[in-house]
Amino acid sequence: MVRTPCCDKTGLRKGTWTPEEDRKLMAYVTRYGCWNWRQLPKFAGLARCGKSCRLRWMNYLRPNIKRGSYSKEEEETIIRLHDSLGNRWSAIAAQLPGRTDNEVKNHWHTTLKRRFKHKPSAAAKDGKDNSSQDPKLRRGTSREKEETKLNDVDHLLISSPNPPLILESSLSSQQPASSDQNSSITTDNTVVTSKLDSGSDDNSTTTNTNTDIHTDTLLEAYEAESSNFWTEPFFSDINYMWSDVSSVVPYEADQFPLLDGEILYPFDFYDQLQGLDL
DNA sequence: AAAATTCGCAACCGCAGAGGG
DNA sequence: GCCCTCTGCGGTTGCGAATTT
Repeated sequence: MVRTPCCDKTGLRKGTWTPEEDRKLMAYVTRYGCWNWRQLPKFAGLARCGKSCRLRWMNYLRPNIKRGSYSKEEEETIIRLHDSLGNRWSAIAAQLPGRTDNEVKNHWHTTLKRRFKHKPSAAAKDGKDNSSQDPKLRRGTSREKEETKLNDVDHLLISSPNPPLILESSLSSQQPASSDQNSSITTDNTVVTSKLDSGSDDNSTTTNTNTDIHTDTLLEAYEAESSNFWTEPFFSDINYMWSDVSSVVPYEADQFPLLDGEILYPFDFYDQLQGLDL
């Protein structure tokens, strides 16, 4: 089997992402979700491979990413889980709301590992430290992965220190079934939104599905307005996008990424989009 | 103050699994 | 069952910042 190269060697950018690229990626994913990472950069106007876009979104741009130093509790969790799971970073990160596997992995290698160098982990002792095993044995089973996902959701809904969450399907899931490029809807499509009911500490949690009425209404209205909805995403409809969607997706300030060292609110983001030469 | 070294993190790479045709 | 595509994961690398010499 010949594996399709993940990057076309001609003309695709590599290396550090620019604020401009971040803006484009965030605009597109927020609007359409990640219906197909490989195709996404083309539509989003990015000279990146899909894999790179996915990584950037997952590790940096996604809402609810927690950045900054680790708390004692988080470090203890990492150590404890690494002890039992070994280098299964995604599983470990799933237990740390807001932390990514990459971040956890980096923190382990740069800080925690040397702190605990002298004592081998239980996982290593009983063979669970699969980093040193046959790559085929490294991954968890489907069942384990499913459990991990469930745990992840549990944490979003229950254990998060700031859990006023509505899990609201992004618009991507509404993409036409007729397109065979749209088959791979992933859990990443979920846009985690938070009620800006700042006056209340009692943040009731609701999970909306793809049939979310508000989203449907939005889309119907939008599709009626733009006949090029699916083929010319993002270019023609910025006003619609934020005037309606920003009211539905009111990110908490600390859930939005930093841009040029400053928090980028949806409204600022919209302003910046207006200035883009797309 | 400049050079060398270390550190932390973002990003890349290659592989495996899942799923569709 | 095979082929192919896509996603997700873990290991690794490279670069810029911070620290030391």
